[in-house]
This record gives sequence, C-alpha cells and structure tokens, in this order.
Amino acid sequence: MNLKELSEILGLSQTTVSRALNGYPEVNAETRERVEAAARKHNYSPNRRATSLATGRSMTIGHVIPASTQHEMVNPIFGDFVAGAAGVYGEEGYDMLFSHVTDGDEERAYTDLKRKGTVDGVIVQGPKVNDARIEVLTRLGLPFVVHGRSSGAGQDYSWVDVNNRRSFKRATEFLLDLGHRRIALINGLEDMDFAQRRRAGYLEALAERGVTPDPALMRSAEMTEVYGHHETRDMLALSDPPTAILAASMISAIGVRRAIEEAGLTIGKDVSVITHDDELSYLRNGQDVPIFTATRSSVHQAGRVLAEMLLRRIEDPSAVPEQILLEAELVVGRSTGPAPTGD
Amino acid sequence: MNLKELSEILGLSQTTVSRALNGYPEVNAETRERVEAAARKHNYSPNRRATSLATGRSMTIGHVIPASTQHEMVNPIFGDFVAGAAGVYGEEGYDMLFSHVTDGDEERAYTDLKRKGTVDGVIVQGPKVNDARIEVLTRLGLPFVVHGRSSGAGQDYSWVDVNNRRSFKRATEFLLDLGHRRIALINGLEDMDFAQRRRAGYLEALAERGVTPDPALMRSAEMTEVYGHHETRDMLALSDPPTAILAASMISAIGVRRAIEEAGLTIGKDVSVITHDDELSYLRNGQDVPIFTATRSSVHQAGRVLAEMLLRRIEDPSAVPEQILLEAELVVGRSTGPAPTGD
DNA sequence: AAAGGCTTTCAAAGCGCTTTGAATGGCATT
DNA sequence: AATGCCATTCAAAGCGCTTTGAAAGCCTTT
Repeated sequence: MNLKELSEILGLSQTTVSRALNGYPEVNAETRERVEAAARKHNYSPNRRATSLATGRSMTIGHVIPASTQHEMVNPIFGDFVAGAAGVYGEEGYDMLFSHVTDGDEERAYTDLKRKGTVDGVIVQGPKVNDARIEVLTRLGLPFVVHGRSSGAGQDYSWVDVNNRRSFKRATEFLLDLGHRRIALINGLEDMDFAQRRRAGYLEALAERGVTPDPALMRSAEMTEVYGHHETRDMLALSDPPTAILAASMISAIGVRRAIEEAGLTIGKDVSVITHDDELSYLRNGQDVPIFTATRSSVHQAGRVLAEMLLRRIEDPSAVPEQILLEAELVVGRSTGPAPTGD
Repeated sequence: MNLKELSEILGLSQTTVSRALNGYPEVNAETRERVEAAARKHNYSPNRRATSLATGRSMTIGHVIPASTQHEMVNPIFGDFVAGAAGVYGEEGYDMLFSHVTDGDEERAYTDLKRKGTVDGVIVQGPKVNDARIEVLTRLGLPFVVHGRSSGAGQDYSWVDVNNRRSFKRATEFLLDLGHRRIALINGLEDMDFAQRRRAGYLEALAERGVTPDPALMRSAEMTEVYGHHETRDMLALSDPPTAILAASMISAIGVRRAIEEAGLTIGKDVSVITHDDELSYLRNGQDVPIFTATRSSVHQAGRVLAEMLLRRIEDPSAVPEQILLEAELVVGRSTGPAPTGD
C-alpha cells in the first residue's frame, strides 16, 4: 500500500492525502478524518526511503564504531550510554544507525555518511586528545555532539562531559584525608581525553598536599577486569605497595578487588579503593550501601542528554554550540578506610 | 556532487556513469577508468536514499530493542554480540539500525520496518518461550534469524544457538563427579528460552544420578552482579547450603564470588562455582588459567555467524531455513574442587 | 454583475538513483 | 553495396514521497 494507491481509493490527489497525514492546516477537517481512517484501515505508512529522499532528512542518527577500538563498542559502558540515547531517539521518531568502519577510516566514514545522506547527525564517542574527528565534522557541516571533550581541538563544538578532573581530585583528596600517601591510579588509556583529565585531577590533589607522585603507581590501559587485576597484583608486590587505589571503572575495580583478595588483604582496611561508577545497570555498585566508594555519574543519563542536544542541533544547525559539564557525586561505600598505620 | 553533475562533467549519460561505477560489463574499459577517476576526484558517492529507493534494498539490518527489557540492550553480552554482527555488516556494506520501541509495540515495530522498507532483514535477540515475534516476522515475510531458539514456535525458522541443555548438563555432571550433591542454579530469567534449556540440562543430570532437585536452590532473574550476590548470600544462609553453584553469566558469577568471600568462604574449596562464559572482551575469564570453571562459547562469534546467516537469507529469502547448534566447551578453572567432606 | 478573497483540492515537478528498451557506429560478412 | 552483429552509449521511465504553483468553488464585497 503506497500513497498513490491510497489516494486512488479515497478519490483524492496524492497531495491532499500527504498533507492530511502530515498535519498541514489547509486540509478540510472532514477530509483529514476520512484520510486518517483509510490509512489506518489499509495499514498505510509512508516509505521511509522515499520520504527521506523527498525531504532530504533521514531521521536517523549515526554512531561510528571504529574497528580498532572495537572494544569501545563492546564496552559495557557504551551499552548503557547507547541505551540512554536510543530512548530519546525513539521518543522523537529517530532511528539509530551504527556504522562499523575499519581502522583509521573514520574520516571517510563521516564523509560518506554526509554525502550519502544516511544520517542527520552523529554522536562522537570516546574523544581522544586532539581528536581529528571534530575538525572533520565541523568542516563537513554534519551536526554532531561529543561525549566528552578533546583538549586541543581548536573549534567551538557541542559536548557533554563529566567533570573528570574535579571528581578525581576530590577522590584523591578523600584518600589523602584518610591518611593515605601511597595512592595508585589505574587509569583508562591515556590517549583518551577523559583519562588525561582524571590524571590531572589526581596529580593536582597530590601536589597541593605536597605528595610526590610515583610513576610506579600510575598505570593506564583499556579498562577491563583482567587489566585491573594484573596491575593491582603487580603493584601490591612492590616493596612499597600502595595503600589506596583509584580505579577508572567498575569493571577494572572488580579486577582490583580480585587481586587484593588473592593477596590475602582486606579491601577497605589494608587497601582502600575508589572507582568511577557509571551506574551501569548490570553492574550496580551494590544495592543500599555501595560496595565501592565511588565517583558516580550515570552514563545512561549522559546518553539521554547528548541525544537531546544533538536533536536540538539538527533542528537549528547554526545555533551556537552548547556545552554541559556534569558533576560526579562522591559516594562513600565500604571500600575505603583510614590508611593502615605502619607496623 | 550527484550523478547528474558528474555525468555532465564527463560528457556521458547518467546511465553509463552509473553502470561504470557499479561494475556492469557493457561499459568500455577506458570509459570506466575515466569515470572512476572522476568519481574519486570529485569525491562522488551515490546517495544512499536514492539508491535505496531505486533498488528497493536498504542495505541495512535492523535490531529492535524493546524498552521493557531495556536491560537487554544494555547487557554487556549484547554489546559483544552486536560487535560481532557489526563486523560482518561492515564487510558486506550493510549498516546496522537500532529501533527503540516502547513496551509491547514490537509487532508494530516490525510491521513498520517492513512497510517503510527501512531494513532488509532483522535479527531477533533474546527469544522467549513461545516468542510471538517469530510468527509475526514469518507472516510479514521480512527475512530474519534468531539468536537462540523459541520452544513452541510452530514455524520452521533460522536460528543459531548454543547447546545450552547439554552444556549445563555437562557442568552439573562435572560437579556431581566431584562429589557435590547440593548444587544451586542461578539462572537467567526463566521466560527466556535459553534459561529453560539450561535448567532442563541441570535437572536431567541430577535425575540421572538420582539427586532430588531442591527448589530452594533454583533461582532465576536478570543476570546482574547484584542479583548473583543476593541469591548466593541468601542460599549460603540456609541450614543446608549448597556446596556448588551454577551461574548463568560472568556478571552474576562475579556477584556470586563476592557473596562467597563476604561469607568468609573460599571459592573452589568451600563452594565450587561454574559459570557460563560468553567470552566478553571486557570480562575475560582470566588470562591463562581461567578464574572460573566455565561453559564457554563466544557470543562475539555467534554475532558473526548470525549476521552471515541473515545476509544469506536476504540474498535468497525462499531458501530453507538454516539452523546451527554451537557446542560450548567446558573449561576447568580455579573455582571448582571436590565437595567438602562433612564438617 | 463583476471583482476579490478565502478555503480546499489538484497536477506536475523534483529528490538522485537504477534499469529498460532503443539507438548508434564500427566491423566483418555476404 | 547491403546486411547483420557486436560493443557502447543514451533517453526516458520509474522508485514513493513532498512541495510548488495553479485552479476550482464558494462567499463576500463593491
């Protein structure tokens, strides 16, 4: 059933039927009802591709997944983020499209997306320091918003980010207040912008208290469980092991806990742990009392906020870019305690 | 830059240019080269919407995410699965589209997808017992494949599944061989088909050894960490607690481990644990020796296999449905040991 | 009675591509 | 010289929708 058939059945022109269904005012109320009834009856809904071609809008938002950081897609954090964004798209009648591109082909992917008109806008995830995508998208004129920021990106662009520097600074200060001096940082990959900011906050807190950072206590890699475990085991074996650990995500924090327990130590007593908690639905940080003391910020919520911002940008691409800086809460759980007093 | 402009620049008809670019044989080799060079030079690539409208194919695969089981989308397992599928789509020039539908509207979502021609086929995830989607999609004639099976679905349809019954039977037998008799099952939601099959395998093994199943040791819910923890803590507090636990996923197994350790017990000694391991990239089951003894089957790989099967079906929709039953390995880790002998 | 102004409907063009069916020109064959 | 056959190329139709510009019909106003 297409528009032509429907309008023949109704004895109306395609124009009138189209207008009736799209809520244009110049249609007689009675006619509109007749049209709507017929559309329902014959189960008509406009062909997306044709509508898209005629209007120049695809009603689709793109997410480009590079194969290199394949993990980024697989990342449980990504899942919650995407669920948040998808909710908003659904409400507004947009679809969500994933494009899987082979390593380094991101620029071409965006160019294609724009040229082919596949999407109306894109969300950029996991920005790195000096992320080239921002420049490319600005040049292409394809509406976009960034989840996070990219230090060094020249242009003015739209983003939503957590105040990573401040939240990690506060977390570090919290540990310092508890008397810890040997504080380890198990960070994300340090070409990621968020990781840089977290490290900056950590270093800032140490510096203000006159604690000299120890490179042996600063690790960085992709935030897997195995990685958290590995680095923690490694550091606990040092002659002067850390008494506290800052972890970049719940996933790696779980590995941290495993290593601590394997070493026969008690978390929150022998070793304190603070993690960043994205409020992942499958990895809730406990039910009532949090398992881990954590800097908390819902990535699901961030997904919603970003999606809404992007749709606004698509509506009015020439508007000045928006920026939203979310503050993470510092919630106290059972993984932190006073620094053990030397023996 | 569109086809019309490009053909004007070249002094050729749109027909010839189109054919040259799409590899039709009736184009002079020299002409083809000239066209290809010009396309590259002017950065031409065909508009997806127009191509789509003209050919009737959208080169897009749909995944419908119901808002009710919002978790399903967020599920880390889902992430790895989707990454596998996306890899195949990318290689074959397909895009992947997510449609977020509000609770219960799945049938309408599929109908719309079909009518609007948004996608060429869909993958059905998380089938339940008697899943209605299978009938709907069959009726609509929209190509689809199912990740898992649906007991009771009348039609013959394409699916890829893990032999859940057998793998859980084997896991149970393994525990029985170690002398365990009080074996708990922390299952997924039991309206999910896979959960039913796992339970069946578990019960079968018990029955063959003459062990009477205890309803108090059979739990089921969505496979979160908190859930694994909660149920384990609960069961360990029983007067006759389990000596072994079968968990449905790595995520819940992590909760199981937490509860065991909180109870002051040792995993693999006081309580043995076997989990199903989907080989999630962010939650690897250890590096060399597995942390958990596990039934192992890569969900990433399953994503690839399903995607390939779906593309074959799109190619030839009238072919007889295919079915693939994957066998999970039983890998031995450090979470299992002989049943503790009396007190 | 003619003119002007609404409201409502319509025919046709256009979005950018693919594909059908026809035309062109060169060459070998009769 | 006429015929037929390839190898190429082309004009035009069609995919299903939106939107422009025009027309029709009916009142109201002069």
